[in-house]
Amino acid sequence: MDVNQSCIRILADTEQIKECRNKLNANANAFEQLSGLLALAGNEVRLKIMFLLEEENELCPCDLADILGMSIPAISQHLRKMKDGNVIESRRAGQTIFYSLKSEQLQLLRPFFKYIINQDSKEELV
Amino acid sequence: MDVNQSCIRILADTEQIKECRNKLNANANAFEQLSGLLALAGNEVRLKIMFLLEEENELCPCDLADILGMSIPAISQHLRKMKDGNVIESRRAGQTIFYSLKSEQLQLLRPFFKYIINQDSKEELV
DNA sequence: AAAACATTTAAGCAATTGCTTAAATAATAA
DNA sequence: TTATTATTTAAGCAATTGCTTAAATGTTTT
Repeated sequence: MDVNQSCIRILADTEQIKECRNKLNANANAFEQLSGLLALAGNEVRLKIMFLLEEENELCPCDLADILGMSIPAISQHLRKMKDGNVIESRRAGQTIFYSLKSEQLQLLRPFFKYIINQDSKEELV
Repeated sequence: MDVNQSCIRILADTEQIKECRNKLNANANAFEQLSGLLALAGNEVRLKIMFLLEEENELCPCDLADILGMSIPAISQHLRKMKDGNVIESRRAGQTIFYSLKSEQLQLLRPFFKYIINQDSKEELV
């Protein structure tokens, strides 16, 4: 970052800026964790998968591929990201693997599902 | 997508799959809108900017660059994305431009800010 | 009008993302 | 044990992201 192209701002409130920096530092871990989760949910395919898992309790990669009209490897790779991000977990039943949402993240995810359902009923009125 | 490598699944619940497809179709707009917003918030820098705007009401690109230790063009580009995404708005005061959160999206964003603050107090106990 | 300041825009580029296809694992059935 | 089914992994690639630097646009001050 080139200091020469920074603004000088006689009006800058240096105290405010210091406080803001402190707030960010105090919550550094939260920002990292939360932005990670939101980045996962920020992909439309993954958001749909999360929604479907909430609705159906558990689904296998095969069903998800079928529902979403996508290839199985594509789905599998999304599932792995969500598993790595601690959003979902899996259980094996024969050769089928069922994925479900982890309860840990549900508190943050529920408002999304609510929004999706509400948004729908709003549009019906238009 | 190659049909040959799809699974056959005698166990597949075709009725369930149909219903799932319907649910996705009924909420197609919501998924697109919401995933767009979450993709914006899924970037750590932008999440911090949103948090700061909530806390301080409004800030200029110059302050944000200072607080976050980033270049002004980098901040400006993030702000533009958020403005395009209808997350923030701006007002001009002389040559300074102040950005603030749009109230529209606050309902969805507030749980994030709550999470950030709560997460912090949790860590203090460890 | 010219200089200074705040911001935006544009071009360039390394890193990441999300798919594809093909091959590898793993479990069941013949 | 061989074939079939379900899933994962790996390699490759086009598209996107997020920064950098340099130039352009607006606004204020002199």
